[in-house]
Amino acid sequence: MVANEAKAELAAGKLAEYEQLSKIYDDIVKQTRPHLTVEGQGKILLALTDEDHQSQRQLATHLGMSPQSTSEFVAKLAKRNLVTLSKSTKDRRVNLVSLTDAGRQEITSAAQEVPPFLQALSEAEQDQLAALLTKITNAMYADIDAANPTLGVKFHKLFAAHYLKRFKK
Amino acid sequence: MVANEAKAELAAGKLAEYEQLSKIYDDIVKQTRPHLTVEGQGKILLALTDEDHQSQRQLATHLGMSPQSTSEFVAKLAKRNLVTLSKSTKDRRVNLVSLTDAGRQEITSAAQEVPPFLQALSEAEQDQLAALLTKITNAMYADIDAANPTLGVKFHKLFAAHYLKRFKK
DNA sequence: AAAATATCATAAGGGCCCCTGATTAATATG
DNA sequence: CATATTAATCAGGGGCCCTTATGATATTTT
Repeated sequence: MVANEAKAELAAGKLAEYEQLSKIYDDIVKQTRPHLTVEGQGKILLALTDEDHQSQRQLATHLGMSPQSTSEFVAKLAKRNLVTLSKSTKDRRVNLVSLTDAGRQEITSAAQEVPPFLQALSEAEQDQLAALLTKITNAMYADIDAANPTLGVKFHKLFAAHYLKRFKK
Repeated sequence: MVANEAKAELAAGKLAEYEQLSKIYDDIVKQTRPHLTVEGQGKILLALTDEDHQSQRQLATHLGMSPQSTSEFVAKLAKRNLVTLSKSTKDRRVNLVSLTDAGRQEITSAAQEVPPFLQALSEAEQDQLAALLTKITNAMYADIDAANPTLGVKFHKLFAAHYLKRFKK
């Protein structure tokens, strides 16, 4: 095995280790805190952050999931009081999904959450890490876009809008 | 908000972005490839990597899960031909769980998998990333150990043994 | 007005991870 | 030998994500 392959493997292993470890970390160390995912209910919240008051149809097509799944997740979010449903006045078939204050709060607090272990890095190192990860995620976005433009572009926009919001203004 | 908080938040956001993005990446870009997790079946495989031929009882206590769950995951792994079950000769109640060649293969191939997006980094950057992640995971291990010594230590050993194996020899 | 279409909800199912409770089979203990 | 105790399994459940099939309601099209 050549040297640079070994470096890449080490980095890959560390990334995998971090990913898996963060699950244990969340389970054991931290109190239950809002945690956004790109699946299920989290996906819906993210999409609503991008654009509020969407119909379930819109959500389903934007997110590439079946309307039935969308319905299920929206119902769960409504039960958690993170979104509200309201019938459209123009078309009484459609159910507009809107974020509640609690829903917005859920998103922003998840975004502002800084896990304690990041304090192990100096400011300079945090900068380095962010820069490296940006390179990686950009490469991932490129690959995703190459494989499936619509979905990839959509998520790119969602994430960018979400995580970089406060740095733009 | 002070400057260093902003840096930490950016780094945290990038980490979260990477984590979520890697799910999409796996779904969309890559062919289904072996992927180890610290949950369910993956947990069992990892434990067997640490020490093969364990009884389900041992696995359950080592991994901190119920014997029933252990039984379920072992059965699934057996169905996938990644482990074999054999009754102990000394105590015919116990079912020794052993990795098959396919099981071992599953683990090593998952460990050697280098995702394409890592090629976006130079060798020096891969080194940097590995170093930063090592600091982070060490901090996580410390926190986990503080909260729950046995589990944390156990996983630490598992991961270390697993991901660093080839660099030790 | 009738037919086609669109939106949404419900039901059923499958996969994953996990649990508690009860049962069978084997071993250890009194 | 009778009675725990132990290993493992079965049964049932809960939560998550996600699917297809089906039906109800509302709107558009003809």
